[in-house]
Amino acid sequence: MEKETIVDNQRVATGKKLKKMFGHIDYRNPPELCVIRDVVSLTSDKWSILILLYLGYFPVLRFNKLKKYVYGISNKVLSERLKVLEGNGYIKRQMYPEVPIRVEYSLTPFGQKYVAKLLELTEWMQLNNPIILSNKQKFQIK
Amino acid sequence: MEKETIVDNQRVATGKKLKKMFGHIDYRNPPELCVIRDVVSLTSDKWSILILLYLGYFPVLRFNKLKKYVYGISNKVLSERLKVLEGNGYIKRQMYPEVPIRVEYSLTPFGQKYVAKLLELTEWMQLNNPIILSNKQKFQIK
DNA sequence: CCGCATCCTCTCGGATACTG
DNA sequence: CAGTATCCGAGAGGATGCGG
Repeated sequence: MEKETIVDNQRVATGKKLKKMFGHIDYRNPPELCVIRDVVSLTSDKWSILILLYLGYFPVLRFNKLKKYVYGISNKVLSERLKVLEGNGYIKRQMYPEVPIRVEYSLTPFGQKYVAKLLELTEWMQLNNPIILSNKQKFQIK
Repeated sequence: MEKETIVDNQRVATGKKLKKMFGHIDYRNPPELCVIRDVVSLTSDKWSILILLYLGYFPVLRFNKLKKYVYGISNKVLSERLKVLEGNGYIKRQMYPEVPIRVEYSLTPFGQKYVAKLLELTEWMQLNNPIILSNKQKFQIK
């Protein structure tokens, strides 16, 4: 019962927060009112979040190093995502015209803040790992 | 060997948090060590997050109501995503065998906690909306 | 070393029609 | 009402080769 009450309170708080942002998830609104779908779509692909997380840990990474860490990503996709992330101000691309060429990627200050926020979510996932796994087992009986 | 240059305090804290969870984003690890990719892949599609957010605001929603709110989603995709979300313990499906049939969807307690966490991120996005938009303008000059 | 150019595959998701 | 059954197209993403 006590626990239910807590959940209910949480629900109320959540509801209030949500109410204020419904405009931000409605496609029918213009882009400047529809942030969430926009940002979500930016990093809701298979790799972007991982790229950001690794750049959050290693302050500076070169292309091939990044490719090594983000295990499984292809040349094409990595360079694509890097361009998008750069084009939205999450990461910085520093090119040194040496021979052979050297390119260093790093988070912008804005990107760092985003990663910090992202971490709060991923930490929660980590913490709830057992629950997540047991949920899978419990519900996916078919 | 990666030389880690510490930029600022925030970066340090972020780095420490990240270090502890690298196992969780590495595909080469078994699933029970690789939560983040798993959870990310679960909700990194076009619609799941929106479904969860609406269910976070309206405690109970029926199929067609949900379809109305999550504007633009098709029958097929909605029922698909609902099944996956249910199969992973995020939402509950309550069926009443009346005529016509009635089905109510709601968040599980676990799903509620997840939405609460999600909200912290989306609120940040909302708060930083102006920065995000100006970043787009500043960097995407083409 | 960085990453573009191709080509190719395959999944996601949209549209429509139909059923218990 | 709450989905299922098909069909279809677009585009994300993988593999490989090349070029500055």
